[in-house]
Amino acid sequence: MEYTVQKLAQLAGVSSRTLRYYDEIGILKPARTNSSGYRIYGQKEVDRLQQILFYRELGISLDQIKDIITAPAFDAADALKEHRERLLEKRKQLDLLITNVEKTIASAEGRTTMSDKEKFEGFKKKMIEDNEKQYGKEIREKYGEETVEKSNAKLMNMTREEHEAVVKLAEEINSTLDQAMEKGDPAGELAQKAAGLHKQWITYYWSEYSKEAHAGLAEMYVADERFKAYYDKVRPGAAEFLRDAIKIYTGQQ
Amino acid sequence: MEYTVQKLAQLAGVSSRTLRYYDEIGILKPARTNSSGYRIYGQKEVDRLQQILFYRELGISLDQIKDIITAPAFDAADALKEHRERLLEKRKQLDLLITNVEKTIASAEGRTTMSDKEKFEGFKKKMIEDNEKQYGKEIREKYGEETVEKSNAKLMNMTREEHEAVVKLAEEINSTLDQAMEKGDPAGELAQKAAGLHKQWITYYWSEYSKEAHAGLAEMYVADERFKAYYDKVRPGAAEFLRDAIKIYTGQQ
DNA sequence: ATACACCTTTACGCAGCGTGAAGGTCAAAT
DNA sequence: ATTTGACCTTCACGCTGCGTAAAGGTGTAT
Repeated sequence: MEYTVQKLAQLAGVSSRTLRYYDEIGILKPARTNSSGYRIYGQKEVDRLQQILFYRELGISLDQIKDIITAPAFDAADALKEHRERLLEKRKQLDLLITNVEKTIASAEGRTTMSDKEKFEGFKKKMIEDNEKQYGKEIREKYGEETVEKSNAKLMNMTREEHEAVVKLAEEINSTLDQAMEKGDPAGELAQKAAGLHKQWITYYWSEYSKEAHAGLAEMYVADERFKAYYDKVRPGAAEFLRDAIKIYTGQQ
Repeated sequence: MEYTVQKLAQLAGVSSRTLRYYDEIGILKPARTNSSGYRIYGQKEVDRLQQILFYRELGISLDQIKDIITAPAFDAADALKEHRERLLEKRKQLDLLITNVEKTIASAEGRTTMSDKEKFEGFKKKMIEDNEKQYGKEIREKYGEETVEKSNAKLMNMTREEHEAVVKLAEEINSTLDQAMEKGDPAGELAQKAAGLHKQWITYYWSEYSKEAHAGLAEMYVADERFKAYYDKVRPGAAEFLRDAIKIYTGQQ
């Protein structure tokens, strides 16, 4: 069976340009040319083309393919192994790329839709650091290594949606707390609602909730300047009020 | 701070040719040129280059980068997401490539070190097909769809080492069977050993073993021409002998 | 004879620079 | 004042694996 360029091209599913190129670079020469210069391919060339296309499928360069199909089988196997190594490295790099692109997307989204996301990122880190510095030892001793690590991990892994929920919750706590102080009773309905919201809030950070830990945190709110200042912005004495409400809520008086 | 091409190139860790190219394609033009045509870059250009290099790290084309660094931030995020999709597709293709290269290596090695590997491949497929044709319905009815599918899947996924073990085991079964028939007693020690080996052999194909299924298979060995012929090659009447031994072994008389 | 499909060679284009070539400029050393 | 050597400039080709014309010759059916 003899084929002209286009016939062979159709048979093999490549373009005639490709066959001419393969002729040009010497990887697949026609069996002969007819009187008017037409390229004529025979069975041997068909087989060779099949081989070439097979290796091309594997992503091997035409130059390499030339070596492979002219070399004995064990050389071909070696070449393939080397090629595999290159592919594996490529995949490793690709994975790294994907990770980085994803990171970039995450940070870009943060920057565009809410520019305080970055602040939040920094804030989260700072919060953990501060937390570590001030209560690290104390907390770790009290609740164990694991709890602390989990809490930190959870904070860092919070999604944007979660963060938004947390921010909203914090606002709700403050306004409820404000209203509750109007009434003046830490055991009152509003104060207990505030304590309940606060419980919800800390479960965003803690992997496990316990009344003891909750009450302990409330104590810290009063004992620590930083936290006290935060709640006292709501209204002077808010930190103490919240502590009392939580103590009642948790029954840890 | 002002830089000439080479200074900036060193600072950024690229070649001066690269900077000239970036000027040429308009992605990074120098702040000005001095009286003799030297390119002079300023702080703004340094920053821009940093951005360009950052996105280049992510494998984005210079053309795309141009769009990204001139477009507002949300466009950048979209571009990045699209880029991520492309990368993920690339990885999928790469995985496919790697799989195929590995298959090719395996078969190339097979061809050079053991040419019956190919036969085995064909054999496995044929075995499943035959099995399906002859006992498909029957077996599926008896043991349920799942068992059959699992068996086929297991057979196709067998490694070469496993295959070798199976072949050895089959040989051992045959020779033990031969010796057992010498003695003549299906309940004898050697016959029971053969039955035990046969159990081992089928566990290579079956995901779960049951005495009932084992005894059922033994019945088939006698009932079916093909299997009967296989065992009768050991010695005439071997299929029946094995069936009896297995029936005793499984207590399913 | 004409149309139309097919063939040929030549050559630019693509991405992102590397690598010369040919020639001008700057600062320091002679 | 001149020479050296390190810079700078603008072309322009090369790399991969073809796609895509352009310009012109063939084969064959009508």
